[in-house]
Amino acid sequence: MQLSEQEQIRRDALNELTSLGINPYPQAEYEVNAYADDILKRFPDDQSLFQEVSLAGRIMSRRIMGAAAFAELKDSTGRIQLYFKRDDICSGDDKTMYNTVFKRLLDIGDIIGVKGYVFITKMGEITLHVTEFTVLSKSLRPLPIVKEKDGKIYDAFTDPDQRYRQRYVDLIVNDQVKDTFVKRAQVIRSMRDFLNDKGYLEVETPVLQAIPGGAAARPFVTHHNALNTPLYLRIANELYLKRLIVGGYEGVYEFAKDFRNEGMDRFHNPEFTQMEIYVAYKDYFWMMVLTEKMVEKIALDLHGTTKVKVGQHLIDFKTPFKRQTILGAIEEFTGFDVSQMNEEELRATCKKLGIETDPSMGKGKLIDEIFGEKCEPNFIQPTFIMDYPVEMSPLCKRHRENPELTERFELMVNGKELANAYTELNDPIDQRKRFEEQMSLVEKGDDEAMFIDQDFLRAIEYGMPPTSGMGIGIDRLVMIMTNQHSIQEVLFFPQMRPEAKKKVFTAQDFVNLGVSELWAEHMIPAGFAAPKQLKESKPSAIQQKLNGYRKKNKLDIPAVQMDEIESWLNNIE
RNA sequence: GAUUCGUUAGCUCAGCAGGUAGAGCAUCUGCCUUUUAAGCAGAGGGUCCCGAGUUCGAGCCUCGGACGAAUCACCA
Repeated sequence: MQLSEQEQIRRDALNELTSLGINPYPQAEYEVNAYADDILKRFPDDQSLFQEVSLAGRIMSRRIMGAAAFAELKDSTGRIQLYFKRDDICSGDDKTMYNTVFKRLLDIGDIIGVKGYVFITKMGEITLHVTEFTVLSKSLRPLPIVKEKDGKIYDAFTDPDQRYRQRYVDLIVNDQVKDTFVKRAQVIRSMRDFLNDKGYLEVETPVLQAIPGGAAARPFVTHHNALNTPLYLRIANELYLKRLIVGGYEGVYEFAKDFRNEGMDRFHNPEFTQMEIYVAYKDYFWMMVLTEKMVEKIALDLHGTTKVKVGQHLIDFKTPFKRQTILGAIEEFTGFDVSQMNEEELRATCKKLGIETDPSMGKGKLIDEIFGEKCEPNFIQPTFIMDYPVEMSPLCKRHRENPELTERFELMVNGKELANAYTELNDPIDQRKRFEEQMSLVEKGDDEAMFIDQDFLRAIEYGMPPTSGMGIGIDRLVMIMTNQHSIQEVLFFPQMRPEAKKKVFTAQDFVNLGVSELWAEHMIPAGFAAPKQLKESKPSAIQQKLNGYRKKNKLDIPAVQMDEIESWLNNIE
């Protein structure tokens, strides 16, 4: 491995620590009795506090002024300034701990434990006066240096690729990032509390499924060796949760990781989290109330208010949310009444609206396209869109007043779908027919139409109580609640293309050409990055360059001879 | 998948009419006992994404490729 100069210096420091008898990676627990944010919060009111503290964290910056120094320590709660004074760190004659260990062998990024007392500097900053420090973990890689003054950030570490691939660095260096994920956990906790309070059962259902059902999406395929059969990563858990309602639970829910083998962008990651809930004896009107109450509570728990700033908008989650039918929305935003149209007329309407269609699209899909294109972005404030055409909703019960429609709603927020719910279809005969219609869509070429899950049909043939079900996208909810622009910002480790391995030549490539082990490691630093470059130079020039390098760096190895170089060149194709 | 832009030091970025690569921070050496994007003086650090071509000469031009970003298209 080739190390940069700074990495090499840190490794040298590591060795020097060891030779001073300091273990750079000690085993023992380091007892902590205070945290940065707590000190900053409480010290101003009572300066008798924190006079014997012990904290641990990472050094984020250092300002050394001879026999005294300031540094910034970041622990799990925040940052606090440290003050080091040579004669306090080293009370006796031996000043090694300060002069050598602190000043020279420690670096930004190292993790240390410190003991001391809190005071306020002339500049008015709450600071820990360190009387003793312990190396807890030496950092071998330099961190990006981000500086900040008066809220202005300099040299920010913002490259999304690096931030997502090395989320640990992102978390170390960008303080706000941690907070997003704390909020994510709060959203989930708040939702779980809400559902548990109502007595619903949190369950777990298979991620590996023989038949990927419950949604219109392309699945990931895998293979089970012992069964010698394909298995799919779940695209939804709906059909399993309904089986549990058949089994007699009143209400079941699951926070589920689902996997969809489709495009990736700022709203889509191949794996994402959904909470799905099914409750017996309820309908979609009841579910709307549950949904809005739940979302309202989450906003309140997180922000203490129902108003949440998202991008340019201030979104108010105060219940009740607005309700509108999908056909009404289409009429409002396009002027077309599509409720009586057949497939041909819909296709023509799409054309008039400038919406692309393809022959695999049925009636439902066409309506969905119009809605998605012309209406969806308009719903910034939470709005329930309801009563979708039957073709779009193969698992949903027909509307009690209009059999062309279903009792389905989606919750739209900030111009995007956030939740989706039905009065669930529990008529097994109708359900079988709808699945068969889906199969005909498959034959038309819609590769997202659903497979027929025979066992699911068998289950509901035993009788499923009238049930309402709802799924809500957790990632999207977190995006809204934390005002993040992309799903990658609310996932610790969003899916990335595998990191490209750079084709890099190493000393070994030169050894393979017959270069001696002693010389091989110097070939690249001496200016021959690839064997090819040798070939492009005259042997005499190579000799001059290498021996010049040897002299400059005072290498204790034999000078290169002409005949050696000739033989290397003969070995290069 | 399409279009546009990008890839240069550990990090953030300059670079030009094609002539041996620059800045700030970081690093190293020295000075500095309450500083704060600390300061001052000095030094080191680069396979200019990869490959081919044009050229006496390519970070820069041409072609191909990889990776990324933004926008658009599709799915939650």
